[in-house]
Amino acid sequence: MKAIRKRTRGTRDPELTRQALIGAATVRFAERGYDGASLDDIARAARVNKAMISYHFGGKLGLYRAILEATFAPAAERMAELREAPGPAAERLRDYVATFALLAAGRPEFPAMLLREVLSGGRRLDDRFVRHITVIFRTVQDIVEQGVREGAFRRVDPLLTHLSVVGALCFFFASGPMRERVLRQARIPAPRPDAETFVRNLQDIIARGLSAAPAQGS
Amino acid sequence: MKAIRKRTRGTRDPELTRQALIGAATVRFAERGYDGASLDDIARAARVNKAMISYHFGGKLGLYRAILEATFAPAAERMAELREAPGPAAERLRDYVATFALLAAGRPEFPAMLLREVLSGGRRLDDRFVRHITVIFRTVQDIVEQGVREGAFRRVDPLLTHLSVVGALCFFFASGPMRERVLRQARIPAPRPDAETFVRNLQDIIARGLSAAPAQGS
DNA sequence: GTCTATAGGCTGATAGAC
DNA sequence: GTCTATCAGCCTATAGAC
Repeated sequence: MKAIRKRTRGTRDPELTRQALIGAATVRFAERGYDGASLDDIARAARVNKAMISYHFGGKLGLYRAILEATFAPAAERMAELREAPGPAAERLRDYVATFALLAAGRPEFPAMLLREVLSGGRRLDDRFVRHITVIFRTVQDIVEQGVREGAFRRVDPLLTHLSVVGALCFFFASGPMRERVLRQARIPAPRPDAETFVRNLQDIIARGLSAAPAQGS
Repeated sequence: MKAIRKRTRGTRDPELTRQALIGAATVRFAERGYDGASLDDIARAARVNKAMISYHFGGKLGLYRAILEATFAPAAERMAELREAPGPAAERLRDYVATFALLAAGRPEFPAMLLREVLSGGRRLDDRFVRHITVIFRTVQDIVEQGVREGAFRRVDPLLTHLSVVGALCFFFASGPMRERVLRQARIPAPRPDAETFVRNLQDIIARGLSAAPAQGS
């Protein structure tokens, strides 16, 4: 609980300024990338003076790191809960996919920023960021290892499996605008896929793809 | 066959200049993105005068489009061949994954540029580029449709399946440096995954994930 | 904490000599 | 075709008034 006191001269709650900047910056960085986003633009969108960026975040890189933190910390936290969850591996994996999708649907910047960081090779990497990524990495790994251990899954490599799952999810959730454009320009009248259908599709493929039960005949 | 004639004053084969620029630009654009790559830097790396970019490509955007073309045209061509190939759907799908991986291994810029374009929402899209993408899209779609039609696959959505496959492939091939960094920084002593193992893993997951043969018991 | 004004660097583009 | 020289514009950062 923060005390509310009267603010008089050129002063308002600095937390609002920070939040406005984080919000505007998240959208711009996710859409345009680190180099493509300009501080002028971000400040204008946040309706905040440009100089506030240096004051509150110490510069562009500081702002960028702050939005990485704001984007990945909650996601990692959610994933960590999933890591503790009980249940058979197959079901936990379905939950993982659904949770990732839920996070991505609520925050389109999450998969976009993840892909951007991957592409940049982690050039702007931060210790905290690596920890968050590690948590996400580890969650799938844990679940897959459990499945293998209990005999429900084939003896697949957890890391490789993880990469496929996360790659598929990021790609889907980051490619909305591009899909729309390509489908329209190529005059493909396919129905636009929605997130829930995609999730179910991926869950099914992964569940069957990992299942230890051998396929029958044919 | 081009005639070789003597070149005298400030003149060498302009095709060499173009190629040097394309080569250097491909690497920079893939690594840093459109905004992150600078023409100064590209010209220096290509050992070519900066003004040559405007002369040969009409500016930064022209150069970018040229490298998109140089990157995606050969890939699309290779995929188109795959589309004509005979054989059972399951095998053709394995071939598709293997071919994509081969292209990506030979040209790391291919998956990177694909992801970058996806992230940019196709803002710099070009008619030719859309055609190439469409070919890649359609190839998986065709194969999956064949499998469904012949009863070898479950009734999965070809587009959604395609997105998962390509997403997984791009993510793996673009994330090498990031993986190395994260694994090292997090002190995870996991063996570094190699492309062939990943491909086999993905092929198996997809094959079983799409198979119409129901899993037994358990 | 906020804002204005400005510095200084780098970017992409091009005119014009060779 | 190539190169040098130069441009205007935008970028990030900051000093200093309030």
